[in-house]
Amino acid sequence: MSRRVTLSDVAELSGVSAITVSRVLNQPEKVSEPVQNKVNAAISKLGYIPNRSASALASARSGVIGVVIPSLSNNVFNDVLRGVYDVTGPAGYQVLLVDTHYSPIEEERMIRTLLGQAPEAMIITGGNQTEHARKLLEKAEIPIVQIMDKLDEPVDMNVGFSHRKAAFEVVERILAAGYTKLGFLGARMDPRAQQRLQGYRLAMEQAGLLNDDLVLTTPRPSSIAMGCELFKGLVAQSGGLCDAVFCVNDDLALGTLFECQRMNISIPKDLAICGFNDIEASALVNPPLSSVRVPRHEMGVVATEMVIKAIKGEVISERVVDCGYQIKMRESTRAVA
Amino acid sequence: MSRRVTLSDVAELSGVSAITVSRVLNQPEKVSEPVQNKVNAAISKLGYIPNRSASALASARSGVIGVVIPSLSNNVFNDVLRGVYDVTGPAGYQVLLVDTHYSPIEEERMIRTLLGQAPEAMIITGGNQTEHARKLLEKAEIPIVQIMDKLDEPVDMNVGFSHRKAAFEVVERILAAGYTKLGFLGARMDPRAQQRLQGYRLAMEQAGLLNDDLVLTTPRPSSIAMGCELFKGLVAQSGGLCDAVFCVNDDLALGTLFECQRMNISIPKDLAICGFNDIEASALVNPPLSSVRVPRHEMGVVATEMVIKAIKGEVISERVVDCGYQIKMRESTRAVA
DNA sequence: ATTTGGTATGATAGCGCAATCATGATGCCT
DNA sequence: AGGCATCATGATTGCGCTATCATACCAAAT
Repeated sequence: MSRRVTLSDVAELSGVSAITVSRVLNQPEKVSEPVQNKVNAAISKLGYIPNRSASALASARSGVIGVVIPSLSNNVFNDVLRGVYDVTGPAGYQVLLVDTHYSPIEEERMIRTLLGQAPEAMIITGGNQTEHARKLLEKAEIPIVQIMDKLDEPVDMNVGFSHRKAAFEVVERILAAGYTKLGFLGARMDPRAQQRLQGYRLAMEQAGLLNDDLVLTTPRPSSIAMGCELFKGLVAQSGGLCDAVFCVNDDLALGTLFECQRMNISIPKDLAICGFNDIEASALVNPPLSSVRVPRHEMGVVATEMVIKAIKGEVISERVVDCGYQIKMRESTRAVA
Repeated sequence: MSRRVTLSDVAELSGVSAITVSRVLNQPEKVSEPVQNKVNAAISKLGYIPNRSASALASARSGVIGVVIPSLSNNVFNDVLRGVYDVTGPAGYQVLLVDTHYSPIEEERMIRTLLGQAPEAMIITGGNQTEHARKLLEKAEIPIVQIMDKLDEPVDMNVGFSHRKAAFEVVERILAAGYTKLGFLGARMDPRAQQRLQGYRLAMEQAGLLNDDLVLTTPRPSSIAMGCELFKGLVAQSGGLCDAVFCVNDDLALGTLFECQRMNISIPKDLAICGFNDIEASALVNPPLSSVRVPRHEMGVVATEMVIKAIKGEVISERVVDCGYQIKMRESTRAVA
């Protein structure tokens, strides 16, 4: 059972002090070339791999960025995460990812766990933290970006967009296309889904078209199958009175589309469909689905760049970034003739 | 700038020694109840959060499990990852996730990075490691599971299934349904995709139907849009001669389906389509797509349970688990009349 | 009364590394 | 020639925690 290779093993083999080896690894410009070569040779000969725990303890820098997302199954967060990794990797940070299952209680526990790793920064989805979790975050005194939502009172920094405004605007566009009996389908109903529902309600109310029979939501997880189910539910609940459906996300919209195909409901002639998120499939199904494109990957990138800048002590001029969205009106909500 | 709260702060406030506080956290059964209460009160009063780096250093147990996947964008790995988290969370392990972008060179670097965190175990996708990476893994002397593939010579443990066999079998089924000009579409072409192609070739050859004009692959990333593109390419390349297409994954199959809908090619009358992975959409589109269901979540769960058992020193009776697959024949490959 | 054994708590040391300060060597200026 | 940066390297210390061994105490058994 061979003991782990340490810095001083390398130091001994290369005939220098331990701290010099440390410098070769962390600040090579401070070490002369011949010494560097000796040390590097010893490192590869011994297969030395630095122990990050010890490094973190000694330097008070863990090289870890904590990321809190509500769900691993939701592909939306995947894209964000990819953006995060695209920045952390080259910058030499590790990502510690936790999944809260959409529960603020669990989120608080996860944040506590993460803080135990002494992350140098955190990226957190949304602003729905428990009071205690928020205190923990504030006390941590590290850069924190809350992403996805546009928040009124971010803990620290914020990168997101207004889901309410986006939904409001897309509903206005659908109504402007001539539809009047626009239903709403929602699942999971996390804070962002709630805000989209609010946007829908606001726009419908403003147009004098709000009708609770046209709204159907469930707290259960969202999926394409759930879209099929909810659409059937909405048909039953509204007496088949809808001429359009706004779905809280594209999964539900796809489910609705596929179900309509089976029910011989022609899109958009008999029914218009609009989703949210603009996942890849939406533009490629037949007919292409209208949706709201949101810069998921970009949010991950921007948020990560912000925290890394902040870690380095640089001044962040824009601590709140509204990264906007794009409404994609496609065939599925073509204007009524 | 308040200094971080440490164990000894808690010890001082509660009037016990530091080691006792440590015990309250790690082995509470060894501490009397009144002392536990005192200590816990002090912990919450001070908002103490243990420093995992120090703990890892002192105990030589990091509580970290390293996970290596080739791509964050591929949802297949997402499901696996969810399985991993479902086990690690309750067991109190942290996951350190890295993304190799399908590159063995990058994988080697990532493995090195991971090992620096002194993970107690590792879960790695596939068996395509560089020679050096393999050495590193062996030298690490920690439990390692390679997942997704069924490997001939795993580094340590293995949970997966034979992609070649699965593809071979599903191609046989398609041929048995009466199709003779079965094309193959592939993208990304990682080792698993290659194996599926091999399975296809084997089955086609065995049936005397192999024809290179029916095979079209690209190293570029897979996506639904790529499915559309490849299908158009295959039509051009084969002179429209296919009566069926086997796609290396469901994204390509969906792309093919959607493109066929636009080209007024009727499925399965004019063309049969079969995918691989059985993602949610496959069963819900029209017509439902045949596919091969693979236990992604289960692989994550099983692999993680195995390494955790191994960490605890339990004996793993089955070090190689073939978790199989299920062929789902649906409307898209209905037998020709 | 003494031994034994178990339980609860503490003292000490050290995990592997980097911050800090110290030292010696070198070059360059006046 | 003397003084003073500048550079390369080293010695020491401590980060916050836990392993290890030691100690104090009490109950039961002799």
